[in-house]
Amino acid sequence: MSTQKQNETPAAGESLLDALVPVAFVTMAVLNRIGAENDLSLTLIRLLGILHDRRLRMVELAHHLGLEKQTVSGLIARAEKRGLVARAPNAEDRRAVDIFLTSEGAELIARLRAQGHQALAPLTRSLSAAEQQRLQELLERMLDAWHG
Amino acid sequence: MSTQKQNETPAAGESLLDALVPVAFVTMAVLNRIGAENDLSLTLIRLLGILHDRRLRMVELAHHLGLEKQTVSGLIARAEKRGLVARAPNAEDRRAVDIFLTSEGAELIARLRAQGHQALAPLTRSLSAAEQQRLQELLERMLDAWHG
DNA sequence: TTGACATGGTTCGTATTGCGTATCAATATA
DNA sequence: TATATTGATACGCAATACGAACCATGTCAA
Repeated sequence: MSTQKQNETPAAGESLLDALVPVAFVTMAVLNRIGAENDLSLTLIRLLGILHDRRLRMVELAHHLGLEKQTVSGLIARAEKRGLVARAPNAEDRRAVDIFLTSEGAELIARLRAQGHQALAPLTRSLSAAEQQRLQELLERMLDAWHG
Repeated sequence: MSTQKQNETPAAGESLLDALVPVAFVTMAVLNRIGAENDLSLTLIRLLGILHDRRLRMVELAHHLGLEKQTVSGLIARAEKRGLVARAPNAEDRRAVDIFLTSEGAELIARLRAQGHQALAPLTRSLSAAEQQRLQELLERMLDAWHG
């Protein structure tokens, strides 16, 4: 028997959780492995992914990552030292600093995406094309609800 | 052994990735927040979750977590100091040590599950009961394929 | 039986990560 | 103009994860 619960949604929500959380852990493990192969932390991968099509300031970046600004500051310092990202003074606020990918960083994230696709193929390949699409749609709906 | 976009659904797999990875990150962020509220690291949460219905030895635990045994050793040491898990000599191998949840640890993980259910409700609630079930089924299929 | 090797766990030293606190420069507000 | 507030950084600390080194126990072959 499962742990006794409140009254809300009895078993349904809970068992979805029991599928969602392990899948999330597996996904993170895969990303982590890819990161290790490229000498990148999970957070740095995520950071590069966020900057993929954006140019953000420190606090914005921190907000996206759910981290404190000092943490991001150090993260950027290390990434900058490795030539993956670059800083530029913000045009509107002279206190602020814009962060963006260098061409090297952009190439790296592209390689990572290819590797990620490869590495997660065993997961996705177990579903038919139609099922993959259905799954993608459901996940995107959840994401939209989360952010909206 | 296929390159990133050969014959098998080129864009589809990639866009599934674009949904799966963000959902994984959101899920981890939620778990991380719940962990922070209870002064638990993500890894420790996972560890407790794994021990939820099992009694494992160090190396087994390390294998489940995808970590080295020394890492788990320290992790267990800290968890033990907090009274969440306990050690016992293994009956079959005198070198080995069994790790299991204390009643306090079991209560904690139950609380965490309730909190997780609450916290992820905004995600899951965006789907109907039928859709949730469909999603769960698809995720479980992927997980089975991964482990099997 | 006795070596030699393998396995399970722990300890130690090190690097990275993320946070709280404190600080400085630039902006906003009174 | 005086006083916050905001954006970013520097510093110190605790937790995490690893490799290397180390014991104790188990296994296997000669």
